Amino acid sequence: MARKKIDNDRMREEKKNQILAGALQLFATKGLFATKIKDIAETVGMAQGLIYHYYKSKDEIYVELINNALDKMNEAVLSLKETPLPAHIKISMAIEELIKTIKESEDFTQTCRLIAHATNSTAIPEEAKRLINEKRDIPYIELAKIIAEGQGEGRIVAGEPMELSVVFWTFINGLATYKATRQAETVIPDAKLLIKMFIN
Amino acid sequence: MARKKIDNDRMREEKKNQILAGALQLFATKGLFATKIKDIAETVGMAQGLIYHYYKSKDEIYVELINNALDKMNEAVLSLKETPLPAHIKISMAIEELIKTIKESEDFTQTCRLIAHATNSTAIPEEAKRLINEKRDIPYIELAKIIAEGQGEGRIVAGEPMELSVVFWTFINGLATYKATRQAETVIPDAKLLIKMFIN
DNA sequence: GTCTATATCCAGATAGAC
DNA sequence: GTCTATCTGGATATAGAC
Repeated sequence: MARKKIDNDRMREEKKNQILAGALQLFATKGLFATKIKDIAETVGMAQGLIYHYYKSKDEIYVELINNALDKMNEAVLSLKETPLPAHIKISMAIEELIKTIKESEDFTQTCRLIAHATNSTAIPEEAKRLINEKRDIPYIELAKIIAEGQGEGRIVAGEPMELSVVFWTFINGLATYKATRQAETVIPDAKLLIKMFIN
Repeated sequence: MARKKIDNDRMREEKKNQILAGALQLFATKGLFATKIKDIAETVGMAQGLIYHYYKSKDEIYVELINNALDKMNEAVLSLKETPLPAHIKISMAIEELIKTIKESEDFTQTCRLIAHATNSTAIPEEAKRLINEKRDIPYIELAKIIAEGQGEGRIVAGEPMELSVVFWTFINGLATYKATRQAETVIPDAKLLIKMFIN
């Protein structure tokens, strides 16, 4: 009896994850409004009405995805913060990692694209706006701290840490968008070009 | 009689421009699908049905705006190309100008935002897709030429010109998006931080 | 849990009076 | 040229059978 209930719960989670995966795909490429519940249902391979057995509304799916995406981004920065390495090494490692990930990971560019859609549009659910306002500055702030630390050690170029952090993240965002919206033949710049902008 | 016809044409153009201006505002902030014809009509201050006296459809308005926006971006680059200055000066001037414009011009950030929405979404009219594919690479290509020229003169840093061009434009796009989607308190980096990335 | 059918609403576009 | 009224289609969400 208890066994069965746990299995059911797991099945339900499984299904919900399938819905999320399909919805992420569509929201990332088409945006919230152009994506129809019918599209999501087709992608996942279930009847349109059945989606509502798992989620109350399209907005609810969207908000959950936005929340996951923001958390995913922030986890990366916060784990970088914890890594026991000199600040300037953290920065150059981060640049290399991010450029590599943009080049190779479909999933990462999709996540970036979802966030880009969301931050770029004022027509998103209030709850999504709240989450964005709450979470999107974390990478900027955390990186600025690392930059300041590296400057103290004389290994990172001079300049307002926050301005440098903005340069860093706007470039990464721009590059992820650039990559996400072109089929192939994309020129991804070498990490070294960026690194020398930050490291002395 | 002829006089009157010309006046009418001018009035019509005037009205169409009002519609375009209102629509740009809305498309840039909300995107194509979240913007309703009713919203545009309200913004411009006319009845919903009257829009169709000037444009056949919402898509037609959108496509015209996308076309204008792309042309505006490209004109800037092409005029930079014509300017009789050494390549490395062109680059540093362009960086200063663009950062200044992002900081100050509401209109420019709106244009960037419209293009960002359009390039980021696959759910746009076919004609808009065509225009984007046709026109969006021009800045990348033209700047790469200038960079190559400056490298020949030994005044611009080493590296694949196209990679450097991608660094340049993805950063500018990223910064414009960053600025457009925050109300105030935005930290806009100093142009010098960027310039030294390109100039020897 | 899954489907089909449907209530309801909303938005794009048109028609027609003034 | 401008408005109000309306046609029409499509999309969200619900109801109800299996």
